[in-house]
Amino acid sequence: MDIPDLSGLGLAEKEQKILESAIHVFSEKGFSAATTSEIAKNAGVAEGTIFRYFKTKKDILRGILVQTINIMSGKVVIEAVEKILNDSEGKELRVVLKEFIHDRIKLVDHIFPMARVIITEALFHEDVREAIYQNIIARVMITIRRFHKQMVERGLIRSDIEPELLIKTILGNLVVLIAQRKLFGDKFELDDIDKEVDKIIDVILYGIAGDKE
Amino acid sequence: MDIPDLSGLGLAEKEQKILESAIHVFSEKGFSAATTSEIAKNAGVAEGTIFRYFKTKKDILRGILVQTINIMSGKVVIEAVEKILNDSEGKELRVVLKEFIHDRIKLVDHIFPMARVIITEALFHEDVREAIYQNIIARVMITIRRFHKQMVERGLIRSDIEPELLIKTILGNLVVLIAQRKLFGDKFELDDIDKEVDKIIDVILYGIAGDKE
DNA sequence: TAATAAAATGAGTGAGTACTCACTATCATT
DNA sequence: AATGATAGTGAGTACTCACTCATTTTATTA
Repeated sequence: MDIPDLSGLGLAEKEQKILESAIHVFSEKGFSAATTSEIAKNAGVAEGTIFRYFKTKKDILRGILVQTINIMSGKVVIEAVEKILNDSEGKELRVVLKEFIHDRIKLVDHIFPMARVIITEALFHEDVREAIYQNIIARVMITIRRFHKQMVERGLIRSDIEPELLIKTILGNLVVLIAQRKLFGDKFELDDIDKEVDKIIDVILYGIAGDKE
Repeated sequence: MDIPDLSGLGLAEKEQKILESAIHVFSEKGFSAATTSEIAKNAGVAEGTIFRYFKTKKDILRGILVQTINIMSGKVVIEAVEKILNDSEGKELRVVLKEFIHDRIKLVDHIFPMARVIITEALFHEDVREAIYQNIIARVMITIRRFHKQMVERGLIRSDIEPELLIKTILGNLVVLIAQRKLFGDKFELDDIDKEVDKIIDVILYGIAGDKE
């Protein structure tokens, strides 16, 4: 289980250790079933030290959320998306999508432990959803809209498709692909992730309809 | 919050009450945060009565999972899917998809409390994923394959798209639509669910590519 | 080096939990 | 009505967990 690198965020050494350990333990057992004593042991600190940095157990979760949101919205999501989309000037849509999807898969491989905890909490708590919306969705949408406009102008995307629909389509296909890999990876011998992505992009671009429809 | 009907399954009255209550409480708070005392209070029985029917708290969850997966796979998933897809003989693909998606949205509205618990458990426990795969995914795939063959023969679906890719595409779009409605329903004034579905079907059928791609 | 401050510790605490069990109420059978 | 069986109860028990705090360790400064 791969823990994201939290260094360089201006945290005290122990605080960082605690957060990393918490991600690990939360992601193994879920928030409620995780114990502060296990988090402490795993982090190599005394249990009391945890409460020097975090007022409550819930606060540790909040810390993780903030970290994740920072990483995802700041460094990873926005920058990566922008990088790929800004590089898209001359490229075919197919190529841009391919780079984008591969990059996202790699990201999820990296932050899956965190993501699993956050998804669980988001399913049950409105305030977590709100944080996700404000910090990730709303911000990414800005970039997507620029990309959408560019692509429509170049005639690479149908003009009657709105940015919201565009991102939902891509996201939907991405979610299923990742869920399959992460949750049912053993069930389908997805021969080759590369081929798989190519097929999905083909459907995103041209749809499933045959010549009689 | 709508609780599925567990009657007619040959359960003792109290047992049924306990399961219904457990679904309610688990689905509000998640498994670990739910307490047996609350489940008992909510079911209108003494706490001890719970442990007459279920050896442990975990056993209650297992009871729910079994019930849910049985209900979902038997009555709700397989039958509903078969009904719609078997009725597809003369119909346009667009119409079949529309019926299918609307039906699934209605289903999720109905079983969301349970689904949320199951998703959480599936994220953390391999055996739950296995049960889902064996009882739902593998069984639905059989029906989907028949549908796929029929549609390809009629020329309504591109012949180079495999059944797995077909279901993944439809499912992906469905997941995002439902997640948006259920989790971020307040954020987007999804003007009209009907229009929304039409747009999604359009993308599933014809893709997003413009005339220059 | 001594004095002071800050960081870290981990045994201890009390609230709360899953689960037990001695007992009671209900019901069927003779 | 008496007997036995079954279902239901809820106070009690053993235990776990988040959180505290008196004490010790480490870092800082004079």
